[in-house]
Amino acid sequence: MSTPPVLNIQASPALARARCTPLLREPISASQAADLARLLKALAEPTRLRLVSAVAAREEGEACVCDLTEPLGLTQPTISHHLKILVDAGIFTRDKRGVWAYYALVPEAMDALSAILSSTR
Amino acid sequence: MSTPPVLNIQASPALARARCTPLLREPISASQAADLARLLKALAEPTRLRLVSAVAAREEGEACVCDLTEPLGLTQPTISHHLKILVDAGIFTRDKRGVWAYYALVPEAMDALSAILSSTR
DNA sequence: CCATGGCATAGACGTCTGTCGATGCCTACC
DNA sequence: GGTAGGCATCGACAGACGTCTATGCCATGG
Repeated sequence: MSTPPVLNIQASPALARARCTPLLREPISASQAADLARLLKALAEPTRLRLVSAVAAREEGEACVCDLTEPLGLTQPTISHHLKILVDAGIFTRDKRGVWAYYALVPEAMDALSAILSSTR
Repeated sequence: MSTPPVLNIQASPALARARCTPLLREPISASQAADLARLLKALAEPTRLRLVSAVAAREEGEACVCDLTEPLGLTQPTISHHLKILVDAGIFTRDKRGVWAYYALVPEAMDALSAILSSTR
């Protein structure tokens, strides 16, 4: 029997929000803190923030690795590395179509995070 | 002439939000990403999340170092170290009264972060 | 079936970071 | 003014992390 997850981005957004332990209302447990920190760590890096922003701002809502290397000025392995971290955190989805791998934002993940951090309610 | 800050938690909350470059609307600059990453890094650590939660959940809304060492199971220098990081990030305020140093959450900082990450406007 | 090219993985390396014990500072109180 | 105690700072150390080059995998097209 473990403490409930601070947020569950696998479930539906509504359920995820409902399940949230209010971060600012009562002390969270060590395991809840570890879970939330894992998610925040995925975002708390300049290159990954730029990746999130660059992909989210796209009209198509997605981008492949080769679209991102040049504007960010980093090598392809480095971009792939960061994208994997974002996918593992549930912030991005990965869709391989032919030779290309298309990455897209999961808005529910950002909204869940946003709701957790908000002090109002 | 530099790009506008992604968020300005020194200003009033309303102003801070107004000044926000929409993270998910257009690609943010490298310096904006660095600024936002600095703030997120302050939160993206299990111990610091527990500190935020523990202090925010207090009825008084504040706590001193000696209140926090025992429940978190860490030494006093370690707690002081993390509190300094949170203060430097603008997430906590520090108020020295006599021998004690009282730390309190800055709700506007959390709300500004929450607004930045939200995908719904 | 070979060549091309987009992407992931592996390994290496320097830097950053969380934690600790030791110590210094400063305020309150005898 | 000496002592006690809360807190900050220092220095050290192990582990985590971001970046790169090199290489491997695999789908596509001649």
